[in-house]
Amino acid sequence: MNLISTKTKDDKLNTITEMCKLFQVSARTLRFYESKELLFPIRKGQNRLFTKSDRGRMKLIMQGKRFGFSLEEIRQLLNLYSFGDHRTRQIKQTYQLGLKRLSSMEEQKKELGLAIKDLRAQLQLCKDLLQKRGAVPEDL
Amino acid sequence: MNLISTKTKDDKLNTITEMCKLFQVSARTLRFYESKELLFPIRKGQNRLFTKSDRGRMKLIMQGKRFGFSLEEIRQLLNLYSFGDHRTRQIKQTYQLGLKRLSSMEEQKKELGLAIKDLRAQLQLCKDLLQKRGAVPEDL
DNA sequence: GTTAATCTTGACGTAAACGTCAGTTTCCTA
DNA sequence: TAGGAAACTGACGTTTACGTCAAGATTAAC
Repeated sequence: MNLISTKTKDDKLNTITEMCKLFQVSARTLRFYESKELLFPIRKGQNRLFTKSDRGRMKLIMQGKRFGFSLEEIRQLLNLYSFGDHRTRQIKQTYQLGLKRLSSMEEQKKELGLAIKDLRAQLQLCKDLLQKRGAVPEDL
Repeated sequence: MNLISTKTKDDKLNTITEMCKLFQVSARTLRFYESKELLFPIRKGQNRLFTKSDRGRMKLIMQGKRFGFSLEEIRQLLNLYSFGDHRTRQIKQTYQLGLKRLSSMEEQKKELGLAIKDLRAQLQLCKDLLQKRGAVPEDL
């Protein structure tokens, strides 16, 4: 991966259908996210063109959704990843929000670990029962 | 904690308002969960009484929600925690579902770890910027 | 014996996150 | 130049997960 190919990749502008394939979402979803100010595609005529920034944001959006955050919660955090152009006071707020989100995610990770442990134990009980009932190994 | 107190605690039946306080949810939510077959309170007259099983289920429900699962996804998994009374075939299915859910949760935990790492880095950048702009330590 | 608290069952309302459809534009190509 | 293909803008529909009354039943207390 050289500088040129990296640069072209960064400069790449995606049409809406390209974005759909890239992130496995519908065009409606992308337009919806734009209307909610999570994405800011530029316009060529009336058509949307998605930039590197939009791709980065989409990655974070999908991630946030996976972890159970609402689009509004995600939107607020997105500012954290493009804070250069904001006023200091706004950045401070975003920073504070980021700290809270961080500890929330760390807590969630801990709980997730415990839940995984519980689930494993429960699956073992279930497995034992199935074996007592004479299940064949292929079932497990 | 002796046997007697443990037994009384297990046998304890909760009214709906007690359950509300216990899990910080509304009565509507509990009735809704019952209608969706996530809870099975017994009846005294027309009133609901929630058993130990319901309390256990509620804990799992809250957990599942926290991790971004839908109520329907949660409902299917709940069978895993009270499989004694089902037919073997049903248990096998639930077991398989549990395995999938387990790997999904493990994947989520891994992603969460990465996302936390990213967020930390981003917060550090943000902090640096704020310091360059002359923020006082109390802000951070 | 009435009032107040707690519970019940409908039934309709709502916010979030899109899906779906209808009609229009714009650009490319055969 | 006629016709796709891909995009657009409304606008209404849908699912999930409850909230919010309204009206009646039951029980406890005064």
